[in-house]
Amino acid sequence: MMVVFYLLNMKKKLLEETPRTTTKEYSFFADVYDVVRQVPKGRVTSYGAIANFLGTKLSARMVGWAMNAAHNARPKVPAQRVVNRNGMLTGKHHFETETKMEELLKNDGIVVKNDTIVDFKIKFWDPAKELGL
DNA sequence: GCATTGACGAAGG
DNA sequence: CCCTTCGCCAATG
Repeated sequence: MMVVFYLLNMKKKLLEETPRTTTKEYSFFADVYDVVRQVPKGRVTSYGAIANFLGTKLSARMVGWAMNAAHNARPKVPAQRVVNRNGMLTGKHHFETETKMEELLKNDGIVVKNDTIVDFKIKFWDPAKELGL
């Protein structure tokens, strides 16, 4: 009984760590993580920009969903560098604490005011532009 | 199976 | 400007 319980938990954990779409052979999640890991310290990008870069321009929501599972991804994903198109920290509630995301950004050298990134346009890092198409 | 739900974003009023 | 609607699609009940 204990063994079964243990194995079920293990399977669940593995699935969380390596999420993948059911309809496509590649992992959309993994692609998202790879892009986010390219974001330089001190710069930020948006869900839509990542979606656009991956070719699924209209599926920014899926990027957000991917970030939801990013906690278990390795190597680590700097999730704090992904904000919405207006530079707002809409995902802050999904971090360990209410202020964690802002603290991480501050550590990156980014100024946050009213849950919004100061000079967002200057800090913005577009994968399609920086990594090429 | 079907309806609902999002860490989104564009478009229209 | 602010608000609503809609497209998007995996996950969940």
